[in-house]
Amino acid sequence: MFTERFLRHRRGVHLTVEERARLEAAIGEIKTLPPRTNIVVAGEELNQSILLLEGFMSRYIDDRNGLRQLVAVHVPGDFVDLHAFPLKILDHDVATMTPATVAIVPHAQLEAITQDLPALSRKLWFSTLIDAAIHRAWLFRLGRLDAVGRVAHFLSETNVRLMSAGLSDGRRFALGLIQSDLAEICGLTNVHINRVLRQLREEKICVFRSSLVEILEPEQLAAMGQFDPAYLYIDLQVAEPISSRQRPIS
Amino acid sequence: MFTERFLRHRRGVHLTVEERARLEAAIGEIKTLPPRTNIVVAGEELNQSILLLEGFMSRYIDDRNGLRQLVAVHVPGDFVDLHAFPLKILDHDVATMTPATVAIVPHAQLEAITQDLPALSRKLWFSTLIDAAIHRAWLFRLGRLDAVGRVAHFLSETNVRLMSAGLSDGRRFALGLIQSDLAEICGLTNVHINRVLRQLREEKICVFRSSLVEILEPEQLAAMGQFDPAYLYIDLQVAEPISSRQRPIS
DNA sequence: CGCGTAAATTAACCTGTGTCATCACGATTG
DNA sequence: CAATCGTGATGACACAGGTTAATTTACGCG
Repeated sequence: MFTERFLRHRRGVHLTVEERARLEAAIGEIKTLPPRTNIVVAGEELNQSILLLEGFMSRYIDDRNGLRQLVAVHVPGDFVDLHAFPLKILDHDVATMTPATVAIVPHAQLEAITQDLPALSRKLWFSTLIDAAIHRAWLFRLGRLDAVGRVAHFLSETNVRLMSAGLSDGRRFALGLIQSDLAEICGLTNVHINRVLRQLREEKICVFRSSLVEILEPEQLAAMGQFDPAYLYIDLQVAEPISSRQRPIS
Repeated sequence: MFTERFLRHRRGVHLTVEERARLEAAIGEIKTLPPRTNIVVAGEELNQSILLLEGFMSRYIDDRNGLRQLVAVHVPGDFVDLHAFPLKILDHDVATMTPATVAIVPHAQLEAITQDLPALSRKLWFSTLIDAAIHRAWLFRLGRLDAVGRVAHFLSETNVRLMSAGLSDGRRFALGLIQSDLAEICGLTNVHINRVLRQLREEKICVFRSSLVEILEPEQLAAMGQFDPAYLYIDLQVAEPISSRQRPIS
């Protein structure tokens, strides 16, 4: 069941047994990739997309001096570059952040799905639109939050996404990122990320130790980042560690 | 021909005569809206989407203090909230910035299209993914550019988009925005936007006069904003005012 | 045709984050 | 076991952009 986590807990788009089987059948190959490996290069034509099974991946844009801005971080269950199916050519690079296992889905298979199963197609479409919603939350973060807020927002978001993937209990999760990854995510320097992490540690709100993130005060952290998970379109039927924040915007 | 500008010049997704007719037929109502009018509220269920015919619209997220971050600016030809069709509930608000004319498309019509015309569906999907690509360019802008760069990038982007819509000659275009709109777009304060605009004016690179933008040095402006229009997926067959920058990433 | 309000402009001052530099620690490798 | 490298930690200083507040300009309207 490679597609087990795909669209899991996503409001209103549960896959039928049939649809899931069809998607499983569309998978061509399972691959394990080393960390920090570039998979997709901007501007190159693609004929396959990647479903992330294990590990973390990123999408990013480098500036002319080599400074990098991450535009997405992907967790297990994400259809990382599904948008390459309609777009064919991407505007950014894709890479693994940690060791990763991926399922490769040829576009020809997706093509067939769009012909036969409009309902499943719509769910695939939906999945790319969640990525867009996350982009917007990141825009808010970069445009309107200060350094602490940005880090708090990112960690809160990642916590909820990993809960949905069954990889966080709401307070602790493994995240193979280093401080300069956080810097590239939050539009800050690694020096300043270090200062922010120390502050969060000293205030006993959150401890980031590269391989392990421990959120001591989830609600406080969410408040610092003005984090409202509605944009993730997740409904966790069981366990709602951030309680009231779990619901759609009313 | 209300859909005349929709997906115009967009690489590889030209609408067939049939598809365009179908889309025209899907339009329910044409409306003219006053400026600064809120159209969609985050969290409310939608059963229609809006194709922008004239004027400018925005999508935005407010922070807890009322500070606003724009996450998109829409120009004529954009299917502003088409992503509401799969999503049903949006994570942000939508409003007019200027007086605007819009075509309303009921989701029931789109529903029918997804059943009958997979090819057209894919083009609709494509159109929402361009919005996502623009989100990513904005993330880069907010995360990695300084104030001047951000303004330069936004104006360069808007120039190209309006050229594609036939509303800019590559150097001059009407844009009904005020300085604080620019501030909300660029994640800056209106005071600082004012300083940046003065600088661009004094350096004779670009003059922003709220209703009219005049770009004296398009290439220089693009360079300041590290602007590469590849992410817009536009092919202008005629007139390429920014010359070399017009092409897809090689 | 003067009034009222929104927008633009500018100055003075302050602060959050960047820059630069150094050091510590642990893991890997020759 | 010394050397190297990636990562993290920390201090001193600089500056881009924020904040506050006052003034000017533009423009619709009674």
